Amino acid sequence: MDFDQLRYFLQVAERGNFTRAAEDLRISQPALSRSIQKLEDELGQPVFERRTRSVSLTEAGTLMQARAQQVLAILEDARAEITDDGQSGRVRVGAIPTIAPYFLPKILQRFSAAFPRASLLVQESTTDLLLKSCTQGEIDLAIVALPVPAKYLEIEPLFEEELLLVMPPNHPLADKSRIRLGDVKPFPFVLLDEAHCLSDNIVSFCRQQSFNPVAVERISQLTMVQELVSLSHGVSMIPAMARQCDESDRRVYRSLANPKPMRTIAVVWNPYRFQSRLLKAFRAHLRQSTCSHGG
Amino acid sequence: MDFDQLRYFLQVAERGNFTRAAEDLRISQPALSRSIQKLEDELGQPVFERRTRSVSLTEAGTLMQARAQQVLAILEDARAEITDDGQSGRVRVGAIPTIAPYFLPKILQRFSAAFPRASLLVQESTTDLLLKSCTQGEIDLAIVALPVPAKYLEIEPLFEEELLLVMPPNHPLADKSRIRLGDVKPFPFVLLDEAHCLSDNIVSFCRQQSFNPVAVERISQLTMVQELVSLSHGVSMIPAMARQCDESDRRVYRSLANPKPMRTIAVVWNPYRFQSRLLKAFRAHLRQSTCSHGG
DNA sequence: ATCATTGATGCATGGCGTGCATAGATAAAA
DNA sequence: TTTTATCTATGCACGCCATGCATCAATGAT
Repeated sequence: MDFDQLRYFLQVAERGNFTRAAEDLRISQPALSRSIQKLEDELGQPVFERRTRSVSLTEAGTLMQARAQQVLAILEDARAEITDDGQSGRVRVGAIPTIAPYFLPKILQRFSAAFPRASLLVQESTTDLLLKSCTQGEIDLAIVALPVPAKYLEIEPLFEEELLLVMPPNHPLADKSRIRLGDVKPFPFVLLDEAHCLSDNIVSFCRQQSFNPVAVERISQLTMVQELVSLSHGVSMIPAMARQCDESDRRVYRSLANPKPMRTIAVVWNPYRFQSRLLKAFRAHLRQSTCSHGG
Repeated sequence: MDFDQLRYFLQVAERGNFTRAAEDLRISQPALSRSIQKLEDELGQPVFERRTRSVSLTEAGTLMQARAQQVLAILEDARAEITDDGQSGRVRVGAIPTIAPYFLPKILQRFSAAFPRASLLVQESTTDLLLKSCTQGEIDLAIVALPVPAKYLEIEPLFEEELLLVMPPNHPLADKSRIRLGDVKPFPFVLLDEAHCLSDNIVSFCRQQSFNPVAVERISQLTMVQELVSLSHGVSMIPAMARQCDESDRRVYRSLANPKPMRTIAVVWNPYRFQSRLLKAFRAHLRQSTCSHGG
């Protein structure tokens, strides 16, 4: 039996489709079919039920899937552990879109300077997909905002960050010295997609104050939210790190008081996977680089 | 990477010698050399230190050894679990020489009748080697006499068995109605090798009675001990199960009293390995078949 | 009824694992 | 020191088999 067979098998299992899986694996579909056939020969029974439009795992296949994942994880960890010199290696970082562009660049640059032989890979995605990637060992750690439903994952909070009210400069609230959430009630909100956890943070904060924000628009990028605010489509709440990167004078930021809306940034990783020295160094770097944010 | 590579690697690691390992694996030595080379290429560093007369694991090799064992165990278990139908399959039984010929035949025959599609494999060896085989997954269970130093192994006592004093028919003690250990003191002992745990059982029993048996001869087979006793080389202690198989009139068996020497037969297995339904059935069969011995 | 999708199969090919013979290196023996 | 023995590595040839291409068969969608 070959490890490629197991990789192939897992890909088909995940995709439920030979053709797509073959594309992912960059082999031809016939090659994949034959590889699975051979696996099934060796196991003495089929691992897939071939339906006309898709394939699904048989009972044996389900069993095999779990084992194959274990096996490949062990082997990948073994490779990593053997080649672990504390300097070179790969760190695959995941981050959500409302953190990545504002927080990661400086971190990556400084880490890269400290560990020039390390290769850094970044994946930007939503929290749920990042957690899945982390669980499956496709990334080494993820930087997300709490709370996260992270079963079997290790979570370490990094710092707390304020969410600032953003509005056009001519907005009625812009000149108010002390704004409370109640003051915002009359104004419509521009919010991110439901896919973004920042929306959840904002909405759940408002709900705690018995206030249901009226979202007039749902956008997929934070920069676009900022632009729409400038165009007076509504107000919004923006993480402090995003404000620091905003050099426009077409919008103004104000703190809310009593209570301040906050979000907690945390790093998440899979403790069942081997943690290379480089990886630990990266986490240490994260802690060190973020203590300045206070938290 | 191929699973054969891992198997090859483990064999070389265990043997410390390419040539011998190749013989064990039934491939040529050059093929083995090349397979290991390829593994080392894939890992980016050597797994063996080639010394002139033998090879030993490098640090990376030691790491890899543990992982390879895990991987192969998982895969073997997966195969077993997938093909586990409760009727067919393989049961590899180990037993020590002072148990195997007297106890196993009936067990095997009855189990084989109840599970005709099962294949039974027997390995007769000393306790320490059986435990090692059990740990390494080379056998599924072992039948031994307590006590056993069985770290990470499950132990289930089956029954207790008396050790009987055996002597020639014309021996002075043969006519004594009630023999105590002190009465045996003047007579020399015929004992098994140190390798056999039965010797340990006997010696430790005697020591508890502050009696050091004088072993005039150390033999490797229980039948030979019986024969030498017949030839008046000395007396000995023989498990009850061996007495039942002894149809000769050239020796007589007597119980010792206060206390009776006993040994406890137990079955040992590796709980970290997959326990097929057939395997569980075999253990149940063992329990059921031995409750008659009283225990 | 026609077209699209999907997995399986015939065929040719290239890579690679294997065995044989042997070299190279080193330790043991003479 | 020379000879012999032991052990791993390498050159070479062979054959298996995994792969890709073209295509088929089956089935669902339009």
